[in-house]
Amino acid sequence: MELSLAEENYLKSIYHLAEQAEGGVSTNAIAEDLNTKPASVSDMMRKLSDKGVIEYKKYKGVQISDTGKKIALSVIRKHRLWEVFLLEKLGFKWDEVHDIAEQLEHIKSPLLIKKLDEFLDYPSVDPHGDPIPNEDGEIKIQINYSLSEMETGSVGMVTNVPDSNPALLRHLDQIKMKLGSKITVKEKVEFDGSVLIAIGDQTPIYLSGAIAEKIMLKLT
Amino acid sequence: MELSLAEENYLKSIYHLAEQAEGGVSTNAIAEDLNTKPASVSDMMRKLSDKGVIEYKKYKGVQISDTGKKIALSVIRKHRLWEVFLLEKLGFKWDEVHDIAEQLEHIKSPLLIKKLDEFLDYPSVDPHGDPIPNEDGEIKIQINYSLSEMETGSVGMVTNVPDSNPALLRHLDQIKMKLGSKITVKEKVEFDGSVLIAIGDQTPIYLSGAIAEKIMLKLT
DNA sequence: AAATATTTTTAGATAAGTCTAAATTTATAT
DNA sequence: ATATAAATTTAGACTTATCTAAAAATATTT
Repeated sequence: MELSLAEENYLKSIYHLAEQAEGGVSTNAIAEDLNTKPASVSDMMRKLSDKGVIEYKKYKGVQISDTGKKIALSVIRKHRLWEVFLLEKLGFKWDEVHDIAEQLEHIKSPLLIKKLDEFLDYPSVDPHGDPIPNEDGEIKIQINYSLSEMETGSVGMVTNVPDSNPALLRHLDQIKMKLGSKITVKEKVEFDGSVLIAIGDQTPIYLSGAIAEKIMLKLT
Repeated sequence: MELSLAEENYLKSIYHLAEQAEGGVSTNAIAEDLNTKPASVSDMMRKLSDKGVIEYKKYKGVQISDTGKKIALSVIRKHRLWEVFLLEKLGFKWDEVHDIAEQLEHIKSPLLIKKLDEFLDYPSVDPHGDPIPNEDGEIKIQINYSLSEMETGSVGMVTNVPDSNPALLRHLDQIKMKLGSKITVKEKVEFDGSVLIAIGDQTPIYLSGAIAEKIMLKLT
């Protein structure tokens, strides 16, 4: 089934929103995520429902169907592969890749993605550490902890930064925090939730709670 | 100035058509090139004229303006850089790259093209041998001869195959003719315009006039 | 140079995707 | 449990890009 660019974006948004909040996804949430108006979302929901990629009951929010999930994951796969390409091959920075990948993900050519995957040597995660779905839409889930919930003295490896805010990503670049960086929690400040951490062997620095929350680690 | 995908395609078509036939480009020619109807072309001409990228007088055909030419060349630059990428980095065949590049050429990001150019080591021609315009829209013109107009005994190097017909490109692949191949004209058959040629040191083979016409060479 | 043919434009319609404003449904609070 | 607030949908309109059919302009032929 061939979906339009707009339809693909709606589907991707619904998939991501469904991941976080359980239950159906609300019209307003989709509108906010896509910078559009609730009225436009209602229209599109009818269309996507007719095509069978979502289950939609008026006023009741939407769920993504199995077909829909497969399509969303294929778009996400493309997005993440392109991100890897931009970062590793073209030398883009962490915070620059998202918007370009947002365009590239809609290029229609299964062969292109197959060859890109091969060229990149079959990566399993994107530059943010998010897992890349395989051709069949299967995705590996790993148990991650937010830096803000780790205990003093624990050690982990950065696996994911589930946020594309450029200011955040630039800051992480600045303090030389990358995917795979080893993080040791030195101190937790009770007052404001900020943490003192060492990145690899660097001098420990403080991170605010707001930032710590966005950094996902796997324990080592 | 930001043009839509459709507008960019019209401009590119007008640029290419203007290259061949001198004088203004006709509505019908554009319609045929873009697989659309003359009525649609008329509409679009008014729009592009309002934007100042073409000069258009009703019933008189169009000419591309300097601004328009610059935009067309930037799209052509992107198209040809992506073709090089697909062929050299991803291992696509000659005949497979055109349609994908047709999509990739519309990705909006000057930085992406800059970095892609660097990654490809600043190529000057695309896989068809067509020159790649530089950032300022300047394009190198080389004097080329069609294989069909070369004399018996002359030797040349393949620089260009100004046609994206997959069947043609597959055939050239088949007979191991590539860009840069050395061609010696052994015999010209008067009856049907076919030619006997040697590609490098291979055994000479016959090519029909229709094919010979499409192969551009520079003399060596 | 008239008549005919071709090319091009206009008029009116359609589909996708979006919007605002108004109506309707569901949720919340007194 | 009713009133108020919030969320959602509908109605109607707009833009972009396209189409068909008809009208107008230009070219060609006899």
